[in-house]
Amino acid sequence: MYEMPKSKSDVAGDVFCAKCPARYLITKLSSKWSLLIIDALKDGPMRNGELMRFIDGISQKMLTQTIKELAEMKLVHREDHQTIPPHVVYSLTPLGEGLQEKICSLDRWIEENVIAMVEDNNSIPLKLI
Amino acid sequence: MYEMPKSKSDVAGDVFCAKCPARYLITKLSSKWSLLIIDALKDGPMRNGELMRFIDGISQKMLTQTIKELAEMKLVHREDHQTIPPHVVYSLTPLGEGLQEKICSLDRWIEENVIAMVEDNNSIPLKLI
DNA sequence: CCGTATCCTACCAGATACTG
DNA sequence: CAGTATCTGGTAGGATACGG
Repeated sequence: MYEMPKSKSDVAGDVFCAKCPARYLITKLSSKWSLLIIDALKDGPMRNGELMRFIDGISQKMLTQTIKELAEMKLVHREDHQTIPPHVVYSLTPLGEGLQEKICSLDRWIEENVIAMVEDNNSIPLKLI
Repeated sequence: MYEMPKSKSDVAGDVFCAKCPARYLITKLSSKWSLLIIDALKDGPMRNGELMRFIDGISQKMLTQTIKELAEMKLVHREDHQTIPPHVVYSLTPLGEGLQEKICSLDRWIEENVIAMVEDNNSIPLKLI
């Protein structure tokens, strides 16, 4: 799937090059849960339970796993207050804020153009009741 | 995974709602191949072979499959000249052009911020040679 | 409250071979 | 050239139960 870069030029950002880290990152980020979590954090820090309720359909497992990946990419900051019961807060890093603008722009566009994309399309399960 | 919308309000665009078609669309679009194909078509129509060469690492299977999905969403137009040998050209629809702007913006941001996201990170296979 | 661990399944997606 | 068809392993991701 992802291959180790073999020369210095592979380190430059080019999503079209299979060996570039940029391809690795776009692979990681191109999941619905990554996009939705970053979008959800746009208005400020949120806790685990808040995210679970806000992002309808996400499981605890996928939330934890995806947030961990986003933290490794330095897009999300995890703040553990070390209390009992636990109090953990997630927020976007400055880097994450930059990405958030792009992702929110994408998400809002999708929401605004849903009808155009699904109309007259039998393979998309849209049902106006 | 995706559930049929059960009331009219579910048809409005809200990616955070599991039953909204917008969620279905973001699920479909959040794949590396969808993002890369739409990005690749930004400078004009391309043929099957051109896309194969331009998008390093994509297989014929995934290209065909993903482009079919994008065509169903009315984002990509497939033009078959009905000749032998075959001559098929893919291009963005007007709707696809709108999405392309958002996706390219996202891709360029990723490329520009690769270094910041991967530095000091052992779990991301970056190797400066 | 915020996780982890385990099991289990469906589908993603690469490899390969074949077609008009 | 631009596909289709089939096989297969790998992994995403849900369900469930447990833990600090």
